[in-house]
Amino acid sequence: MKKATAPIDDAMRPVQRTSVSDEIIAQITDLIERNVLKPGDRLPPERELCKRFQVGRSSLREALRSLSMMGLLDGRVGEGTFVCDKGQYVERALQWGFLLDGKKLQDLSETRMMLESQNAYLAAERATPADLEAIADALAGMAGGLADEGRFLASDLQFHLLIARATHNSILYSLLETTRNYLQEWIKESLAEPALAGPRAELSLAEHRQILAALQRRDAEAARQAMVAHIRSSSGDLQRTSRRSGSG
Amino acid sequence: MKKATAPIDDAMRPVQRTSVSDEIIAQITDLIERNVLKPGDRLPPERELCKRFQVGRSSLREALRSLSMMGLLDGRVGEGTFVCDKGQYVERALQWGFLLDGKKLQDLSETRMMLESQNAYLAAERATPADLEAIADALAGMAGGLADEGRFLASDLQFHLLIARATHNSILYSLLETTRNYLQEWIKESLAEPALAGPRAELSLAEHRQILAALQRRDAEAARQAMVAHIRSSSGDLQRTSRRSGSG
DNA sequence: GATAGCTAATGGTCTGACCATCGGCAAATT
DNA sequence: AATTTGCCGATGGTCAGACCATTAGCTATC
Repeated sequence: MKKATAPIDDAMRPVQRTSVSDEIIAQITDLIERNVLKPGDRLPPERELCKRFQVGRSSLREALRSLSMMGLLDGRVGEGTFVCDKGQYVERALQWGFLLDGKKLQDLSETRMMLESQNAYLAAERATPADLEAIADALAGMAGGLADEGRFLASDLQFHLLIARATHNSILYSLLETTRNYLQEWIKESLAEPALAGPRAELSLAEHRQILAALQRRDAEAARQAMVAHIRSSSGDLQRTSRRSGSG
Repeated sequence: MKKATAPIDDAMRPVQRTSVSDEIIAQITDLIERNVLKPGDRLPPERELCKRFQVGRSSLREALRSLSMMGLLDGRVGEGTFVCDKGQYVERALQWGFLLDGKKLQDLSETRMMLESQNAYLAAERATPADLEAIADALAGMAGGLADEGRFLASDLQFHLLIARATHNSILYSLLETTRNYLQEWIKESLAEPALAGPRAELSLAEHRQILAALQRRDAEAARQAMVAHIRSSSGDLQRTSRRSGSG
């Protein structure tokens, strides 16, 4: 048994140790959060920041480097260090996470299904007229791109992202955007089966029309189901092209 | 109009400029991905890494710092630099993302609702006997902690995380874990209303029992609905305590 | 008016040094 | 014999100064 040396039992907490770089990271992060530093702004030169923060250049640079790696800053030789455009934070961060998590396509696909269906549901309730108009435009883009695969897929992606945006929930939007980014290449390559391309596009178009119609009717449940049906339909094709060995 | 100086039109691409730190980051990341460096492993001392990579210590440290910031490495003075336990990648990354995205409690709450309900659905289909047993244990912990708020909340959180784990979808688990981490403090503080504490805990316990029962019956739809009901019930309390100004 | 060359500013890199902390070992203490 | 204390080397954290490569902007030249 351990001998209790003194009244240490719970009275003393570990001392807070914060490194210089972390402090700098926290300060700059805070400035960006409070919008004191706006996207596009240029930071003072490193050597001046050293004087202001009263730190050495190594520590300062380690902080700036970390912030760059997270997509917050962007250093350009001879020009300076700039605050990156906003909206990239979650994506950049997620990218690192997923990159290292092993590409579990199945898991990603499942996550996407959940996000898309729920987004459709929420969008039906919350989409503004402008949102609906933008979504309709994307649909028109798909129709106009039946002969141009690249344009078709771009409009397709746009359609889904606009629905996510119409939820007016920035987290849901970011999550879907990242998920799609990861799936997009796989989708594109799997969908390039020329035999399927024609009819598949037509079917896809019809499914998207149903989704839009449900949104316009403000029928949340119908929108969700239409989205589920659409993704099942298209991912069914995808799985058929990639799955070679039967399971169970 | 610009004069075309030579056949540059599209033939020459910008030269690839890769910084020393980025190269190191790529190499170490690759080693971890390929499991050459396993979680818990200790890296060679910085001064030796410098010799191996043939770089200065500044560049090396900028790389290591970035990797630490992303939750990949962990430097301990006097001991060395270690590879972090896996599974933290997504969380750490997400943390940064959310931190900077502005604390949209509403959005977070909504995201959590979606994740929890869908997780319950999937868990009902996929949970192994061991999963169910662990969830039951967490429930027992809640029951045993009715008088101990800290223990009660810890078991509560555990209950939800175990359900997420039972989906066997690492992305869904990570997303929920991060979301909960952000909501947890707010939940705890809002739930500290002494007047509500007693009955609230009893009700919560009953709701959790219903969820577990649905999981054990493998009734996915019931599990989802029980989860939705539970979160609505508890978040209703939360909103009541925090919302002071009427809307509309 | 366009081009070439110069200069200062700036991020990127390297080196060497010093400090604070940690682990382990040996001596001292009980 | 077990515990405590003190010391030492290893290691990450920090600093200061220097040099290099690139960039923008100015200036002189044609």
